[in-house]
Amino acid sequence: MPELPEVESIRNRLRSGTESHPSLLGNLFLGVEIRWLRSIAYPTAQEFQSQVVGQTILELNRRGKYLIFHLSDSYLIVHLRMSGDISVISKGDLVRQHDRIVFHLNDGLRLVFNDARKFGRIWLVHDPLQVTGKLGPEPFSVELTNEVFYSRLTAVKRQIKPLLLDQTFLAGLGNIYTDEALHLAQIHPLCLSNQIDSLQSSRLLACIREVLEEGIRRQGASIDWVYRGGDFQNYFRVYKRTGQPCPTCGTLILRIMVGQRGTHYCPQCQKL
DNA sequence: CACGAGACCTGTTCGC
DNA sequence: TGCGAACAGGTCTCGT
Repeated sequence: MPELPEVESIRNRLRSGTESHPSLLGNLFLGVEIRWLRSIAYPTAQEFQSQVVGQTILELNRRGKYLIFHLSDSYLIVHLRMSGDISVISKGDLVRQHDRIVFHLNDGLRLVFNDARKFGRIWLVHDPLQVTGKLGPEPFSVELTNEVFYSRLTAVKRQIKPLLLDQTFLAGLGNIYTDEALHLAQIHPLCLSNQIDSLQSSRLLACIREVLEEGIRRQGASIDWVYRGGDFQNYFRVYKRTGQPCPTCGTLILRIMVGQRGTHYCPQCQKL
């Protein structure tokens, strides 16, 4: 499910609180129910359970698509993969079918990791780099200048779409925002990275930032039964719009497979 | 090195 | 209506 904007929206919600629950900052873990063993990536379920209990949530951060809970003695790191979601429920609420991990907090609150497809993973580590160490730059990092981005693009010879999906190249883009950014930048998804000139490269970086910002502003995209809350799905230019007119030129949007991912683009605006 | 296929999983939608 | 195939926001590993 979630790409950078959805994870950022979840982080903001948990950190600031909503009308139905307070901020999680300062809250304490009283217990953990592990309903699906493999959701815990590290350490063992037993160690995870005993180590997390008694710790306080000091801060909530995001790195790429990872949600990072800074606890009093370690870091709880969550990756939602395809169908994961994490939310707070209160006393009367029942545990649902796909709730995999249930954290019991103060005041009868529970923090629930729900994941229909069971791809999501949770780590408890002392050094977050153990999990996020191989990630590429954050898209909004000031260190990521046009020059740096261009040199990273041209350092390899890869199809641009799979390259943008590669989290060691750039952290946070997924299938939706990649298709949207390439359309905005007018670059064909199969274009080779070393054939992009420095002008196109700068435009691409600006477009990536623009679609991510719009996604965050709209609190992410809600599709199917998975993530809820955002409305960016109503503003897609190409994603899941096969056969519908391109918002720029009216040409019908095509769908092809690129690196085994459904890929949507405008054959008029995005020429190879 | 770059790419494709398969695995990990369950649920929904599509096509006949 | 029914049923199997295709497809889904992600990432890892293996073979070529």
